[in-house]
Amino acid sequence: MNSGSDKQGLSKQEVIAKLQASGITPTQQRIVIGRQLFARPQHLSAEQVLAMVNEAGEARVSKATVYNTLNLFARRGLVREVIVDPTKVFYDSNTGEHHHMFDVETGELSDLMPGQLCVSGSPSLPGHMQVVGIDVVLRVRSAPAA
Amino acid sequence: MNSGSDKQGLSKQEVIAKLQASGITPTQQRIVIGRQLFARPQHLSAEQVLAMVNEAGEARVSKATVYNTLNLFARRGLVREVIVDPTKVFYDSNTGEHHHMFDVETGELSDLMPGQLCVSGSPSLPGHMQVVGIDVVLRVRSAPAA
DNA sequence: CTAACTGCAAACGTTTTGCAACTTT
DNA sequence: AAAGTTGCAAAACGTTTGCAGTTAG
Repeated sequence: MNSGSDKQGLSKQEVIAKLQASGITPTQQRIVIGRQLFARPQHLSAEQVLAMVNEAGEARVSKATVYNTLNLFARRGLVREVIVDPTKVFYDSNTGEHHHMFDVETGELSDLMPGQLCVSGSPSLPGHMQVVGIDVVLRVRSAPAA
Repeated sequence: MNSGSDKQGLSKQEVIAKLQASGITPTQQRIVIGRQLFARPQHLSAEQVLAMVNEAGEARVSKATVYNTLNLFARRGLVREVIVDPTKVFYDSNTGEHHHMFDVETGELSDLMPGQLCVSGSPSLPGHMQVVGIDVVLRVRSAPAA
């Protein structure tokens, strides 16, 4: 039997462990947010996280806390910020290496599994700058061009 | 002698021709904006374009017109929108195929010439969706990690 | 002359911030 | 008890929009 996931996803204890492993104080709201986020690989905006968390009804979390928490999780590497839509940031709970496909028609973001597309080449970085990450986004349009 | 560029960049006539070639009515403000943009390959935010245009003093252009024009130019393929910074859109006057490097410390965006990095693989697109473009962004940090 | 474009200022939606009240350890 | 976190409402930010007046062809 597994350690205690009641639905599909991580148990409260598992989320607490995950947060502590990243040096994050596990507060009520961070646990609730983390549980929603880490339940499965997904791309969520802050607004969506706020809605999910409050619909789940496990605790009430304010908008400000959602933003603070998502920023904190991103800084600590628990989620990946995805910048593809000028109007909002997406938070990706899949921290493994992978690229994205963005539908400019619907605003939908989805994963592109490795093999679908890959980057090669080692850019000679001018000076002492380190690579933080490589983002590859395939922009697609679902409807025929206007 | 060339067709009439007084400084370095395109002449008024050349910009007008370029706009007409894209089916864009060449108005005073579009010409001024185009001249600044097309003077050389560069990455500018709307705010920067507004500043450049008004400092150049060739005509007064409002904020709304700068936004309208940049969107129009982007739709017509005269500039490329680059989404890397959650706080603002960059407009790239280099429409050739190339990728970018974004310094998360300074917010600076620069070109990565082909060969530095390249993408391969033909993703099997589910259904009837067409590829609009592929964005590759190398995120770097100029200072040592905190 | 008509259609298209511009400017202004107000509206928008997302994200951030200031600060008092409240958890966490 | 001290440190850190939360919620609220207000502010900030880039961007869009409505509409009257102007310009292009």
